[in-house]
Amino acid sequence: MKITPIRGTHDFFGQQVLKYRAIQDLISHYSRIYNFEEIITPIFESTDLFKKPLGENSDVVLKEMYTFKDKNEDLITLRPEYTTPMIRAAISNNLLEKLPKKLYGIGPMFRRERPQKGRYRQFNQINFEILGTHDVSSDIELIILANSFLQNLLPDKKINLFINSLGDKDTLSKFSSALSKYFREKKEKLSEESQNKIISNPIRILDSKDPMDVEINLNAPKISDFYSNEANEKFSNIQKILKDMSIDFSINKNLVRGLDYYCHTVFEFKTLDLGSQDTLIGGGRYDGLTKLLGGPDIPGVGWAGGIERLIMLMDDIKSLQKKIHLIIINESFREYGLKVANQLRKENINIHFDYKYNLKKSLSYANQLGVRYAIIIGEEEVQKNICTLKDLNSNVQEKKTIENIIKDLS
RNA sequence: GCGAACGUAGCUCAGUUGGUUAGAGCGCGGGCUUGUGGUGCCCGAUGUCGAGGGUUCGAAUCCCUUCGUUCGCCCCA
Repeated sequence: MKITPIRGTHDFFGQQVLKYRAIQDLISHYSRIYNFEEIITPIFESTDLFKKPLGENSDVVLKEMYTFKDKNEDLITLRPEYTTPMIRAAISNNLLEKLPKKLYGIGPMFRRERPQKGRYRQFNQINFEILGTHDVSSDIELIILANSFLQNLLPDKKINLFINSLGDKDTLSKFSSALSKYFREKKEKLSEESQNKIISNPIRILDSKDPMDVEINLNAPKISDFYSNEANEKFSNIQKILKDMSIDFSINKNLVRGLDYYCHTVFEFKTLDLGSQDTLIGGGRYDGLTKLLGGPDIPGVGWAGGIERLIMLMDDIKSLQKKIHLIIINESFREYGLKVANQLRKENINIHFDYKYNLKKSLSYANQLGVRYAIIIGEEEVQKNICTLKDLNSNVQEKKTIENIIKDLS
């Protein structure tokens, strides 16, 4: 029998769970103050849902999807990203009547890649999406939301924001053919990977790390030369407002992102602390996507954040809750001890009832757990209907009635 | 999917040119102390040397395969 988890998957326990919950809490806080509504969708969907939107030639579709045949021969895929399923759900449930629609979701995604630090086959993502507006305020609000969330969660970490604009669909197709033409002339000098992309996906050559490619990219056509007036205005608006709001960013004109549906604004928040899997949050605008999925022709913008990567950057969480270790000196006082525990729990006090009935071992155990207080119950306590309350930090202990203990601790 | 490194006790790691019964520290269990923990002292157990196969009189050590982790590429969160 296989007793290890599947490659690229992990169990969460201890600190990881505390951190995961802390992220969830913070996300739910931001969703409230930015007025986003949560949506929970199935983790598998029809394979067709992903193929077109992500791009038939994108790596995600080509080699990273977990796809299998259902018993009735339908092709099913474990969701590799959340934007597409969220929009599908919005369309399926007629949620796009009143616009804009602001949705967020948290949950597992699946991609069959080679596992690495910060890259797993099942990983958890946070997604925020705004459907139904072209207004740059929505792009900016999402960037500010991501920025505040990261600063709140990771105040001591250096995180860089990169932005770019891909222009509108027209920009993109003109730019794409200009790039193809340029790269065809330099074909021999390009890396093998990049040569394969000249026709299928020339834009992706721009973010190659190969030194020769980087050099060739220096003189490649610039996307900004292909912006429409509208796209240009949008992009400079965003930059101006981010500057006015003192949000640091840099423009990275090679930032193109891997999923086909992006246009106009794209952005990434990156860290220097995770090696090569350094994107914490990535997103952008996807104006044609909802229509492509069979919904109304409305624009959209959103981002996704990787929870595992955030967890790796977080400091350990210390519990602030007052805990009491309840120790019964021997089993004959069990009944009294359980009654005391019950009374204290009614006051919402966290009681760890110790089953060892051995004072020394129990105190040692309490100490290891880092518990502050212990209640000790033996013959004298039972006879006088009291408890001994011991502060394990100060080593001070006192005999008290249960009522006084409740007063002391609340 | 490609390239590379690594895998020894719960954890961090030693382990010589292949040699007999595989080690240390931390942690764990017991005792010094039968109603008092953290420090100290004494004692004890750590184990499929990732797994499988091969070479050899003999393998943790050499070879092959495989699984896993890490790093880079790729990709992305």
